Amino acid sequence: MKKVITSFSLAEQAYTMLKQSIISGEIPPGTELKEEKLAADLGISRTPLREAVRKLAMEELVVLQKGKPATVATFTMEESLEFMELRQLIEIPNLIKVIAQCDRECMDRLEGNLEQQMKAVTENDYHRFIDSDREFHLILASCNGNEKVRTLIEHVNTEVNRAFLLLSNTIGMSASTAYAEHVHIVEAIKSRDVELAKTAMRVHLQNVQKRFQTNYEEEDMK
Amino acid sequence: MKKVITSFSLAEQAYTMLKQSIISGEIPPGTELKEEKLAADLGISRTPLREAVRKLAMEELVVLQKGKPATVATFTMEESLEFMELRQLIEIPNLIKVIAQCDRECMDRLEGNLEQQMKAVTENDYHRFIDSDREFHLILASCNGNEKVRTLIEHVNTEVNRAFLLLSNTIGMSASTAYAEHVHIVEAIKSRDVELAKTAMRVHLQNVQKRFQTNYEEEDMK
DNA sequence: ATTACTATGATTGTATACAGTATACTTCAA
DNA sequence: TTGAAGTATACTGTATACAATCATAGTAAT
Repeated sequence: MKKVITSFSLAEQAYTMLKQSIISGEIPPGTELKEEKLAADLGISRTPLREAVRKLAMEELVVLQKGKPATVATFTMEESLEFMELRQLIEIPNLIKVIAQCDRECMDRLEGNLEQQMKAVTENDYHRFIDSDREFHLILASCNGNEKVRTLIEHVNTEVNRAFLLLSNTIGMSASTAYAEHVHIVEAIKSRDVELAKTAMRVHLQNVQKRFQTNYEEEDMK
Repeated sequence: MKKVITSFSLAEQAYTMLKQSIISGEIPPGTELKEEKLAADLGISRTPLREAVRKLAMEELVVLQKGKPATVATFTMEESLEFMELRQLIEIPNLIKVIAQCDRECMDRLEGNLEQQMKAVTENDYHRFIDSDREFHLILASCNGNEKVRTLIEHVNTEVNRAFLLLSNTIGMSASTAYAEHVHIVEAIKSRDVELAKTAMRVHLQNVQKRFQTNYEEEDMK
């Protein structure tokens, strides 16, 4: 029988909390993470806190500089686009494989997720839409038996979503369009039409990129 | 002017040394990494050593289990194949981009590397051939402007090469074949023939996989 | 002989103290 | 007023001490 995990180490807990705070934008990019203060805030010592920060650094959510406080990673337009390019490289072959081996359970999860998205759109809850969007791509990734591919998609999506969240003021209106694109993808999977699915995914990811670029430039104007 | 790095932290040095030892097979898979002993061996305290081990864990070169000593990651056939599948997904699109923007310098590096490979083959130095092979793919990756793609290829190659090194007893004879395949790829790049290059790379990576599987099974027999 | 339990040692997880270094501020001279 | 040098401060890097937990061996009971 599989053992139940009894407790999480302080380092793990700190990692989870910090990661959530960074992804959600609660701790904005560029913030200096001073170990002593952060540790005190979380009610732990520097040792496990440091471990958490180092782990986040490996995921490129924070940046380390020898002898200086770690900072929450900032974005450049270029970096975000690099992630989006990588995403296109990886998600399209993934989709092909998913169509080949997607079962009833996988379809149910996708359709359930689409409902969530729809709800978020009608309620104009952009943050919840981004969460659903993230889950949509994660479901697709998890249908691929290849664990390494799954991990990679998860990581890339985290970065892309973070970029979007930080632009959420201006970008809200694109949710319904994105939703429609997701519907197309699911329909193509359902009909097991590989070419259609590839096109739908490519179009979607390219549109995501366009929306990002447009909004990034608007943000710059302000 | 670019600053010179004055010194590396003990944690970084420990990380580099351990990683090298693991990749080279000097510390075999399954070995328990007891913090106190390892730290003593390296002449440092547990704190920086732990940091190094944690970092290796993020790269999946070691496995952590709560409350127990970390162990050097073992391989399963499945995992190695997953990495090889991912490698095919990522290296072929990379190659397409490289052909589009590969300059004189890039070609020189590739051809210089081929000479190294040739030398290793004629001298029957399999370990050096694996090093050259690794560098071959890294050169290709670094010709892609996309830093994220480069990092990914580097990581995947580390894992694949580690798998091969651990089989190096039986697999030595395939080096000359691999070299020939590399030559084909470089020739295709030189003539900027995208389709030919794609085919050459696909053939190469599939052959790598076949060689791995064959040798893995032989290893099992023993 | 086998199983359950307890005690002991070994090893990780966490806190804290200390050392080294970068930054900010102050002071003094041009 | 500006610039440079020196000093103070605040922070990270590292070592060590302590607490919690896991593994092992030995013992007693069945």
